[in-house]
Amino acid sequence: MQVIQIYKCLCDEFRLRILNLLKEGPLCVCHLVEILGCDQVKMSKQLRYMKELGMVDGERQAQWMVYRLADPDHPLLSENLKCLQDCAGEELCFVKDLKKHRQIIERLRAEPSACGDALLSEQPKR
Amino acid sequence: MQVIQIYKCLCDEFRLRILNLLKEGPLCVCHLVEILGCDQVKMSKQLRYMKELGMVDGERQAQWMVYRLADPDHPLLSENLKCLQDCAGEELCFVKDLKKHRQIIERLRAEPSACGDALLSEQPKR
DNA sequence: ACTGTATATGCATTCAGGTGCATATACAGA
DNA sequence: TCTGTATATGCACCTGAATGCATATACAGT
Repeated sequence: MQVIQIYKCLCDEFRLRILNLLKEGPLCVCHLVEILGCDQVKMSKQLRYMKELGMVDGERQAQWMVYRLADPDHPLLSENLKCLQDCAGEELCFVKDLKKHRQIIERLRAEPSACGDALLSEQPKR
Repeated sequence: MQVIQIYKCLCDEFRLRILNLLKEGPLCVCHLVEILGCDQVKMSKQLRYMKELGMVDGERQAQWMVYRLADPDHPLLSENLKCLQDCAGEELCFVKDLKKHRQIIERLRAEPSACGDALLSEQPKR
């Protein structure tokens, strides 16, 4: 993962929102779509682009594709994602996204589903 | 200066090299051209783009245009430029550029010129 | 085998950005 | 006012990336 590729991924709000969510843990496409409120095709294409940049990895789990940060501990990436939280006051959508994300995780804990099982096992304990 | 604009500026190696140099202090176009070894038109256009992004400011001093970081203390920007030095082991050109930059500053100190005068007054003391 | 859900791909279109060449503008000095 | 140097702009072209629509693929359940 090269410096330029990282910035290419960061330089678009849509991708930045995805990274902001994936830093919380792996997510499947359907939940990303739900949180960002976009159509599935757009999400799928952006994820492919991010994968080509080496920023995320996708793994099939039954009918779902679970995406995660390819290298969540990369100093440059994690530093910038951390910074995003601090700047989040200005950029409201990042906070809202995280809120929706937490609601989804809660919902999955309450009403288990196949898709949720795959994710919950990798969610950070709270 | 918004987060996305910053990343748009950072996501190209050429612009990254310019920022890496400008963080050392203001520079005129001719020296940027000399260090990066590119043609003047390319440099001028990239500087314009960077100005539109709100990343640099240009000020005319006689026949020269002196460019500087618009907000050198912006936390997100300075953090990333600092990080660049650490990653510089991999990306050799950034180190080489700084070396050339130092040589030019030395040369200007030794053989004063109108262009140099404008710059030297703003160089950090060493 | 059939159906529904989840996800990816193909194609056409559009737009932003990069590049090269020619040329315009700004200023200094004679 | 002429000339040289420094810098910017205009235009044509090309590439990368975003978007929308249609469609293909993968898997689960019946």
